[in-house]
Amino acid sequence: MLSGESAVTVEIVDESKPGLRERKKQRTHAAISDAAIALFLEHGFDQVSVARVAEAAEVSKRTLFAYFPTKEDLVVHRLADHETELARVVRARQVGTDPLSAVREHFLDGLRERDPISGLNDHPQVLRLTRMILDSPSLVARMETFKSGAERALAAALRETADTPELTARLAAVQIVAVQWALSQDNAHRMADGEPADARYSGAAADAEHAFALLEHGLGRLTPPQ
Amino acid sequence: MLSGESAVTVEIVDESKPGLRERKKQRTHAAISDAAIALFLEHGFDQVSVARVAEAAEVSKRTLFAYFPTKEDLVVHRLADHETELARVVRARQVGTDPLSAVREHFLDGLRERDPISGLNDHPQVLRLTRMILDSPSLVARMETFKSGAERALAAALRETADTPELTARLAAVQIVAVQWALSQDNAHRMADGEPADARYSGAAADAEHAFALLEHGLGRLTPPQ
DNA sequence: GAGTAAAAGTACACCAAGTGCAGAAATGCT
DNA sequence: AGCATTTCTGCACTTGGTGTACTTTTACTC
Repeated sequence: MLSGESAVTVEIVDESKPGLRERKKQRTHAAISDAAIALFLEHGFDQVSVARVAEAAEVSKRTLFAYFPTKEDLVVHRLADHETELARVVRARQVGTDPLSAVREHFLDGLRERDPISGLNDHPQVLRLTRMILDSPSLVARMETFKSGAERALAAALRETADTPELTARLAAVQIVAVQWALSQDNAHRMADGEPADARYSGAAADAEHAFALLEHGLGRLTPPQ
Repeated sequence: MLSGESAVTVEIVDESKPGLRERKKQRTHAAISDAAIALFLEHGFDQVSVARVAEAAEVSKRTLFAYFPTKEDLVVHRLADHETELARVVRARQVGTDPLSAVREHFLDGLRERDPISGLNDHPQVLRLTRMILDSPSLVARMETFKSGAERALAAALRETADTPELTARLAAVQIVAVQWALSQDNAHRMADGEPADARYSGAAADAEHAFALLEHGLGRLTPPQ
């Protein structure tokens, strides 16, 4: 209501500055997450208790759970953006481009850039993270749930931007997500087995082309009667 | 080595009779499972503790966990057969039949028979079970893990019976499982919304045909440039 | 049929993931 | 500086699940 003192308080009062409270929250969030990842990478997800993470982050267990709803979220929150990645790619595609091509090009871009999400990244950090996740059944299960979310988001994007019928959108979405996931997993598995990303690149790209061709043209003629 | 006394012991010694110990184990297994399902159906999976299940089954908590490794298994063990169902269908297909057709016919059979696994079953028991599972995040997550198992089994079957290359088998498997699952879920969802199975049947069959046609011929021409 | 080894079941103490709650501490606003 | 609100904490508690030592039951042998 009053604005007469704005000149005096201009340094302190600002509409878009985070504020101490907000900044502190972000720092705490990061501190907990970092401590968690470091400990999990070193000893394994299932070998480290949340109590130990809280201790390392110099925070009470109760506070930890105020920031992360479950232990798994300490890891998975870092991938949260990727849940809607495909949906965003489909929505942001150029006019005249069909959704499948947009997704294919995006994935091939990911391979080229060695995006960890494509599986084609052999940095020790990434490798260790992958192994850590794969070694923990509860984290693997959490990734599956993650996949479901990606399917739902992609289905919505297909429905809304390509006015695909409800069921068709869902069917296309689950197929696309499943295939992309399988490709990533295959790459990640090879990295874990010691194959260098650069050596694998051309094969990975060829496999991706093959997989997306399968999606586009169907399984029909690839499994003929014996 | 000796067979001279076989006539005397024929009533007692028999190679394929279960024996008291085995029968008792089976009864205990069933008692625990039945008590669990009954309680879960009545109060919800997350609202019933395993201690209460053990009590109802007149068994110690420790014994319960000797029979079922996790709480979720109390429910999911009943579906265990379905994990390898698609793989079995593919392996058992007639010569001259391609895997995709075999799976399609099998699913359509399931719809015709109102097999609960197809989602097209509106028996109150089935409906309540479905709702119970869908209401519990941990059970839903468990079902996803279940799906992964089905994918792996199907991929192996494709590799072995249609000598499909490793990657292609995996890609085909994840697509098939994903599509079938989506169809079942759609049906189950409609049943939960009160649609009668018989009224839904023709639509479900048409949707299934559509979905398998999509699998066979690809997503290519269904999402054309705008 | 008694004796005995193995299997199954139990009681109990324990650990880890979360949650509820009441109070202490930090923050923002005036 | 004073006060309301948010955040953090300690603590007790619930629940899923495990290790262990002990008792009971089953099966087998003499």
